[in-house]
Amino acid sequence: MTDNPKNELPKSYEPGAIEARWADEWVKEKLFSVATPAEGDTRPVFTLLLPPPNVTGRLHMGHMLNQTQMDIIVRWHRMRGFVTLWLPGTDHAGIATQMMVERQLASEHKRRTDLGREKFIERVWEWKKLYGGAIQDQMRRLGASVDWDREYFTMDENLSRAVREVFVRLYEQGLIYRGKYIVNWCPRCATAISDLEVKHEEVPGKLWEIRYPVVGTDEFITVATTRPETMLGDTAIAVNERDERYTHLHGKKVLLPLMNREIPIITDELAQPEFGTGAVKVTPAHDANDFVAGLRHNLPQIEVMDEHARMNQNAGPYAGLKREEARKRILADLREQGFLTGEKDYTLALGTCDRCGSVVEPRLSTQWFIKIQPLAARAIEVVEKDDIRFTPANYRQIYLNWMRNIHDWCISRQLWWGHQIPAWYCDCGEIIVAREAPSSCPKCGSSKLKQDPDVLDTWFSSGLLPFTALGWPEATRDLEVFYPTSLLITGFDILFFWVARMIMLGCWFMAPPEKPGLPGTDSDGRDARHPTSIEVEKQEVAVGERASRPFKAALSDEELRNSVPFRDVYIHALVRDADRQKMSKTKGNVLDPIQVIEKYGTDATRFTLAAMSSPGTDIAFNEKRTEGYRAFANKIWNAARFMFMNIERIDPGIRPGRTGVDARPHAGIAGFQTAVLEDRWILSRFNSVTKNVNGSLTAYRFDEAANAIYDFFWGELCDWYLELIKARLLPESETARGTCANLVALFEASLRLLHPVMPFITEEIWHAMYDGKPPLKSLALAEYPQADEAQIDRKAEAEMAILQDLIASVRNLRAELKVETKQRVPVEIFAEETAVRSLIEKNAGALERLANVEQVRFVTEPLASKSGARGTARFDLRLIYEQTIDVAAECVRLKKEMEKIEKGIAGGQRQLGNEQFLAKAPAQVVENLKKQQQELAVLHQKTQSKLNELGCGSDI
RNA sequence: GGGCGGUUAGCUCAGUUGGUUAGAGCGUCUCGCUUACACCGAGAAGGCCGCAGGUUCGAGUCCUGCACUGCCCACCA
Repeated sequence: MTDNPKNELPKSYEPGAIEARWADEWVKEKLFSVATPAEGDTRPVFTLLLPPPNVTGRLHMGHMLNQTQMDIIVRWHRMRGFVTLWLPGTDHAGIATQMMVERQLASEHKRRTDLGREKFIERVWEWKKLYGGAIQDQMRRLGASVDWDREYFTMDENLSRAVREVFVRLYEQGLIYRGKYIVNWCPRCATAISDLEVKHEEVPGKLWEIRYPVVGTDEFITVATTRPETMLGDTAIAVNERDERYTHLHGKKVLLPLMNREIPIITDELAQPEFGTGAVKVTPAHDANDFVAGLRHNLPQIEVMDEHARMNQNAGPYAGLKREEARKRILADLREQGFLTGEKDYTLALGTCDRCGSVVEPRLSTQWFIKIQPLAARAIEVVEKDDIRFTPANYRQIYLNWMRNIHDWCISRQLWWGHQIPAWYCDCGEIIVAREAPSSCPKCGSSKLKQDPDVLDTWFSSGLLPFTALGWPEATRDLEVFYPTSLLITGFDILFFWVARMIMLGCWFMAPPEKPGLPGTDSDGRDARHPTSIEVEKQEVAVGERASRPFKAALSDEELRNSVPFRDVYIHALVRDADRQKMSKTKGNVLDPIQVIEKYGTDATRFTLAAMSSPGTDIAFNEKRTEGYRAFANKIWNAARFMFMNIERIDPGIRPGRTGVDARPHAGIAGFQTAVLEDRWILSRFNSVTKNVNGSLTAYRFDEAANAIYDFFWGELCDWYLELIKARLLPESETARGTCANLVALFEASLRLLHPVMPFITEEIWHAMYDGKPPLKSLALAEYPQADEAQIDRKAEAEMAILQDLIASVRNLRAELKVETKQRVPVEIFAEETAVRSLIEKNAGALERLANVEQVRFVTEPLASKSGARGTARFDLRLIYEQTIDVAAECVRLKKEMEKIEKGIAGGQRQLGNEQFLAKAPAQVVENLKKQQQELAVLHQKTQSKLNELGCGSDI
């Protein structure tokens, strides 16, 4: 399995081939496929649904961040013994996919209508077959440990059946209705889109004032508008009833300029006296507010544009013009005829299509809607009751605010790619909503039925995934075991699109089944913009037939808690480029994760994303960081090489599991020998770090976890521990054997600790440690380290700190005195405390080796500064070396130090002299301060005597 | 119009429930190929923690205001 026997590891780590090999191996071995636990299986379960990428999509940095975080959490759970299911899949992505195929057709100078619906859909399936696998291949390279055996596609037959089931049930519950309303319409895509798919953009525009002649008088009434072209469809002028300027005109009519149509002046709250002239034109067919006002006053709805936003035959002389052109011409004509009386600059929030960027047109059309209030009520309740928790917590409020102001959801799309709406129309006017195609009309018996040509919003089907991907509507064992899922990790950009919908639909369909006889929905769930107008309903759908399936209105706490689609939601940040710019194709600053991976390796890229995942801010992806983490991988690699070299040299028989050290994956580092200070210390550190890493992962603090491991491995294990034990490894002896065994045990445990973040390099080294005959198929199946409090040794850590301090002091002094690197220098040490002295004595070898000194001698008196000595509160030291003391420079240094010390003392004095502080501060804080003050006092005295000794004046 | 976040070393960012001397990586400077690693080692320089008030024995951390910046939401013509 390992290409490189451990004694031939190359000098630097080359991730490419190694990562590719393991990525394949994991998939081939079906390492992450999970069997559904049987009844009676008591293991804890962890379930995570992959936010399904678009089937034709390619991996971007956002995906990689998302998947890295998920994989870390998933591997961590798996290693802790959870039955862990990470469920992958892809989304058919209605508009997005259809657009791509249309673009391809366009290059052949064809349109989808040239092919016809059936051929076009065939074409999309072909496209899917051709390009649909890209993202899965890319995911494998990331090492995403998903269960590929359970992969789904949102248009799979079973998922499509579930979609129809949901639609029919909602319809039967009276929660889906069809009607003619104003919707957001994209003239390029020629389809309705939901509120969420409209992006508002502030752009400079104009506010025009147009005067309409009042019939039978010589008066005019002036209105303000940002969209003069819609005036062709005006069916009224509204003024506010309490606006006295217009009282005398109530009930009169105006003549619509250009069209010469008489329209009434009505009074309505739509007109606000404070704004503009206080009079407003009413165009029910082209504005959402006007639409509602129109219903109130029974106004005609005159559409003047077609589905592509061209003026239609109702637009008289302007018919056939594009809306922009029509606006120009209308303004010109109005001006010429004296109706245009004003033009002001005005900033407007222009709605544009999320997909294609076209300016969205409010358009009157017949669509299907979900009456959302009853679902939203439940979705609010579960979050209020903390049955679903958000991380970071501030998303809870954002979610609730949105959910409390939610509008009915327009779910029909005038597209071909997607789940076709399961409604059939009969010539007799009957509408049949059914799970499968009906053969004849139940009312008139006709067999000439036509299915609704529209498809459902993509988010309708993806909103169901937490339960449909587990087999719903069948009562599967999977549903029983894996639902509710444990966690959802996703970006805030789809918080409303997807997360909110999953919560609504999950809580609706996974709650206990509806019971007959409970109240229906007719009294609640009204939407201001889509009023349940009786007139509209009568013409489209008969009320009585719909509410045949009442739902259970009130749920118990437990029923509610068990209905949620997931328990936790972790919202991650957006990945930006190194200059904090949003990555976009048009800006050309999109970083392709695969390219980054090829450059630095998957592990390094994953580590970068994890280390930068701190909550609250976006991630400015900086390749410099990745470069650094590639170096980290290389460091690990070389530490492993060091270990293997010693194993070979000392005892080729030493392997985990065969060493006397029990380093088998499930044994932890129980056999670790702790006779020597650095062993106790590193063991203590390992346990502290393990504790921190587990804690950080529990809180989804990927950055903390990654940094903790990094600092430990590099800063402590490599920089100190490995250096300290080198001396012990030198002679071939029992000591050397034991030391090597310790190293092996520690290394193995550290690999397990790091594995969720850097799965590839850890897997590679781990297998090499077992000579390709590991006790488990993969490190991914080994046990995750857990901290043992008993092994956290504060005394060892304190002693080690002194030793590190001492070594650093010598190094510092050497650098300052410019002692030749190779030259070993005798050193004199004064340590007042016997404990410190004996600690140094015991570790004199370490000092000599790491600081490159010799002949460590102890003296009984504090060392003179003139001799070039340095000191801390615990020790003085001096290098015996031909040295010229630059008295002036030393004085400057000492004075600077003195300043710091005095500042510290002054601050401490102030505090300790403050009775309030003594009374109110915790005892521990006071105690620490006192201790610190004692040390400062010692330092102060020492430094003062040095200053005196050198005769440093006060004026340096 | 409403809401949310950011502002800490040249750059990118950490900084736990307030605890006295604010950290890391990269970059910079000085040494060094010491038999794991130059993707390395050792050392150093570098911060009025956006501004102004307030609470507190004590504020980078809590409160208020302001400035700059980014984002989300919104049917006022």
